[in-house]
Amino acid sequence: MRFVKKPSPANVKARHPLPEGEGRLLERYFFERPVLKVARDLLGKYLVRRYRGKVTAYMITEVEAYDGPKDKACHASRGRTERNKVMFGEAGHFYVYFVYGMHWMLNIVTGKPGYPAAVLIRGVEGVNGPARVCKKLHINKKLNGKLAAHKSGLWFEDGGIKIPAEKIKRTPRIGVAYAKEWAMKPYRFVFD
DNA sequence: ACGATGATGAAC
DNA sequence: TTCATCATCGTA
Repeated sequence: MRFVKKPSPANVKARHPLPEGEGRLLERYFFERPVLKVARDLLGKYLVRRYRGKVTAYMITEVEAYDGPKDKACHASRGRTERNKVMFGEAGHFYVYFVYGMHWMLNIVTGKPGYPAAVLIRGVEGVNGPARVCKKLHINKKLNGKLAAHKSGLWFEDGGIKIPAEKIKRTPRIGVAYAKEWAMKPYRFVFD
């Protein structure tokens, strides 16, 4: 956790477009790129939550890329459905869904509109596991389809930290063994 | 190693 | 309407 503070409305307005945290808001164009690049670049960035008036930022430490209709581990590989439709829309929007009868998963949509891809946020500083991230940040269905921006109460910031390539490990994704040859692709990104 | 726990999507 | 599945986690 980088900081915890109460934003005063005056302060937020005065500092726009660098409100809330001290980092720079990641705008939509950051996410309008190939999902593997976005995934890699999200490491070291901050996921920032405003909840009940308090703002907290967490450095992102672990992500996974889900890459379009041909990726058998990606929900979009079974076509567009009510659940996954957000992935087919504009980059920079959250795709949040419920699994195993008890856990929420947070994804951010990437790439060009119409191409269904997203990055799963698997871990942040001090919080390992995608379900724990959502529990800690109070993330649920209400954020599904929302733009990652201040008004949503959940967004990303660049805190000026660049994780060097040699610190980043790529591994197969977790929990997608059913995806056959796609299960072994090194689409998970982590750093120490 | 396994059970919890319920929404989702596809089959029937 | 029923049923298998599921991008997980806590307990053992």
